[in-house]
Amino acid sequence: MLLDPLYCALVKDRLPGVTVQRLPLYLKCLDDLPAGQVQLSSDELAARIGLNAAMVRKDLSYLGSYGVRGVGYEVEHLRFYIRQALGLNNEWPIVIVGIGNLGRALAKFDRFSSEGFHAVGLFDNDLEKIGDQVNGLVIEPVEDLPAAVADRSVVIGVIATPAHAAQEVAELLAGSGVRSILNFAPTVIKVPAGVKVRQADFSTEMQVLAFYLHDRP
Amino acid sequence: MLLDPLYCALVKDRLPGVTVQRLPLYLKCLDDLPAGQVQLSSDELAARIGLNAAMVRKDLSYLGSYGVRGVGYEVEHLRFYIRQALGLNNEWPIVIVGIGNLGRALAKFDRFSSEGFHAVGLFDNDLEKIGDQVNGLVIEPVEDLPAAVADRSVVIGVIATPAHAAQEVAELLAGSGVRSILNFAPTVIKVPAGVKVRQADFSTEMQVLAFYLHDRP
DNA sequence: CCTTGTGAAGTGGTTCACAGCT
DNA sequence: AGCTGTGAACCACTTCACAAGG
Repeated sequence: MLLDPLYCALVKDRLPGVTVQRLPLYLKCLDDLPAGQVQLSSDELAARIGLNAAMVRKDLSYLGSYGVRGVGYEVEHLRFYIRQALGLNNEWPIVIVGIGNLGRALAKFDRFSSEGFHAVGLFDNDLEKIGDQVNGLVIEPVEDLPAAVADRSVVIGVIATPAHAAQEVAELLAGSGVRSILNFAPTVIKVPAGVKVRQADFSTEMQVLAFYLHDRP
Repeated sequence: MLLDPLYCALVKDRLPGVTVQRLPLYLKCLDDLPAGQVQLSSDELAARIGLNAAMVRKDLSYLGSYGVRGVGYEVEHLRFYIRQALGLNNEWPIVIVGIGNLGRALAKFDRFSSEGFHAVGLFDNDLEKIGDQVNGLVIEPVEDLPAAVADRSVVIGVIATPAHAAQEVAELLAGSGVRSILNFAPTVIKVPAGVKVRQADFSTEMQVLAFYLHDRP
């Protein structure tokens, strides 16, 4: 398997943002394939996601030319190269802040480990919760977050607090050296340049769906 | 306030998809404004979200010309027109399928009502859970879902089940007449044309973040 | 013959720059 | 003087259409 770091860097710098967002979907499709299916075509993959086959081919071609003309793509190869491009063959320590129902669901989500993500800290400011265990991790007070981020080399922080606490937590995370934040709180957070945020809240998604519902034939 | 339906339809048909995705963010920013702030400029709004001011103006101009040159936008007007465009001034009955930690968090999420979304059904296939109450709603068996969708005029279905159940639930929802699905399960679901799906799962988002983490200067 | 990989054309989104109002 | 609204230029993404290759 091709792993030359210089080559990898080149590939990564040329990946359009939209392609990066679709790679996880391709990966999920590969996971859902019937056991024993060894190859698939761009047509097949496109149909599963509801995309144009040319787009799938273009996306995959950014990773290199790993298909076989007249045949298709070899499933295991493709999985490897997509994981490679996304960085899922690495190990990413993460923390989750706010251990309500949502935080608990995230902490227990076990698909995680196979994708390189590994929760190494759960934080909350509710004294009732601190000390409780979830999925083998003890809930710690938010005050200990900065030290934990540094000690445990955390690079991704997940915010699962109520909206009013999100900005403060974001600053705490960014200030502690976290470079990526996944924000589940229904509020827009502001972070220093260099920190990547993704908004993942329920209400944003529902509102987008609502738009496509009303007054349509 | 301008409510002519013909006019509204025209506005809606001309809204680019990306603009629709940003409107909820603008709305959240308005909510976070200090109480008493009565107007704001495109610059101010852009800075909060991390966008170019010209883009904010163009987005808002699709809704009509509601700004005042030399001054800015009136906060309450803007809120009204954005809500109007998204359809949040209507009432949208929704169901949630899969009442684990995540489903429970969604069911309890109370920002909902103010945005026109109203959970009218919670479903699960676990006999242990059926009959339990969450936020005033009784958890019902999935078998009763189609009848409930019809009876209660449900238009949005939220899938919060494990991945292996998602496709089946999606088909059940679509078959019952639901036109929009928000899928939290980490799998790609296939639905008939005319049904809108948004993927909202944790692992997709984390994988995108991972991409931007590795090997960057 | 079938399916990939890819220039070229087409579409859609963003940014610029400035005219138009207040 | 200041900020919106918007054509025009620019850039990014998607789709087409076909050459290349097993």
